[in-house]
Amino acid sequence: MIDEKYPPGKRKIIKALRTLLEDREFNSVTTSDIAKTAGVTEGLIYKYFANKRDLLYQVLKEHIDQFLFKVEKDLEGSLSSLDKLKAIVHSSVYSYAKHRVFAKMLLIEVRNSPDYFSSDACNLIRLHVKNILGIIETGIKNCEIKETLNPIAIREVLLGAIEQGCISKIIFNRKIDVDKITEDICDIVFNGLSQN
Amino acid sequence: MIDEKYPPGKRKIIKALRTLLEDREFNSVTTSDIAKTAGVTEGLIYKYFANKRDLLYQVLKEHIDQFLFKVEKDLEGSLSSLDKLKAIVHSSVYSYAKHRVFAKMLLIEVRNSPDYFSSDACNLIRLHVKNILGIIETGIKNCEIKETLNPIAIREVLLGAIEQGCISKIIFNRKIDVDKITEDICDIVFNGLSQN
DNA sequence: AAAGGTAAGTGAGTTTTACTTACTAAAAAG
DNA sequence: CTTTTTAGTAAGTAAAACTCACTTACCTTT
Repeated sequence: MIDEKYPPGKRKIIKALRTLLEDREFNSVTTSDIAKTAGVTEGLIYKYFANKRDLLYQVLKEHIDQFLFKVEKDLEGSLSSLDKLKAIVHSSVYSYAKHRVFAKMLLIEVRNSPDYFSSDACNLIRLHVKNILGIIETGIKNCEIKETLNPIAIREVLLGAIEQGCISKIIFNRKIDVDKITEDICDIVFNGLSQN
Repeated sequence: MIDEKYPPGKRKIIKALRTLLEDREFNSVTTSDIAKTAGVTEGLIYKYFANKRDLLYQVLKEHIDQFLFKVEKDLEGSLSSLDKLKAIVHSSVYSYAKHRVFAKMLLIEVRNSPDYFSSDACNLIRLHVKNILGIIETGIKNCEIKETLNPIAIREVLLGAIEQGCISKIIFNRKIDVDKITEDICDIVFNGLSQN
């Protein structure tokens, strides 16, 4: 998955950025910081990456690769579509909780640059998101999910809930209770909040 | 609301940024661009604003002021808590649809700078969000909303759904069907997606 | 083993951009 | 009429992203 055939300098640069992002936000990390941390010169960064953001996206892509691999595994046991959706919610929240750097990148840093949306990282996410839509559509065919609902809207509610449930904890470095957030989201979205 | 007693230079600067953000993202707008568009010198920006982001937050604050004023009005007719929540969803989506610059700032630009969270703009949002929680809690007391659910989680699902429902349309400049998105979100979140 | 080619890496620039500061002109205040 | 405050300018600085001409080292082929 992670291409170990990268030259050592390139590996060092990727690792350096990942390390730096652990306690600092992307915009405050300078190329000079990255080079120093990696033990290479600034020029080398531009040998391997088109620019600073391109480097970010490649770091992100590696994480997403691993994330999607794990999601796939987590889905194996699930039979019903609702179980699958719940497993995705759990995996996502878990991943945000465990890999805060990855979470910050995906939920915060990435959006405000149009070129993200043509990056490999974004294309991987698109695949994942298409997959979720497939599960929802299967759920509708199975009569697990109301056929009156718009599948895309369902997906957006779920993904939005996951993001919103994690983002403030990510930003303010607070604990994320994965199981509780998962239960809360699924309780609400699966059964609704209305009493009657 | 908008303090017309601002000196003309300051007004011009605020207006210039708002104009520039209509087709460009904040990070790609330079202080030199802002100054040129406003017809003042760069130095003047720093007379009135601590830095470039501070300017952004003040522009944002003006929009939020107006937004919250409108939300308040939209809530007047609603009797039940669920109606109120639906009105908030509608107002929010409407506002994102109509004021795309505001939407971009709030959904995209703002997060990735820690100092936003101590800005006036953010404090206004906090008030609004606290208000939503109040409505949910009233709904639980009224037995409109299930008392087994976590009110904060409900709010997060709703807000997340709104964001997610709008953000891709904002980014890719696609049409936002306010009524449809509102219906979709409320259908799902109020009654759940599960068939049984 | 010598030559040539290529990949990895360097380091000294350049340019751009956010921000500073010392100044001026004019209006308000005393 | 003088002083002070306010609105605004112009030139400059520092830091950051990015460039480019160059070196070193290794691999391949004759």
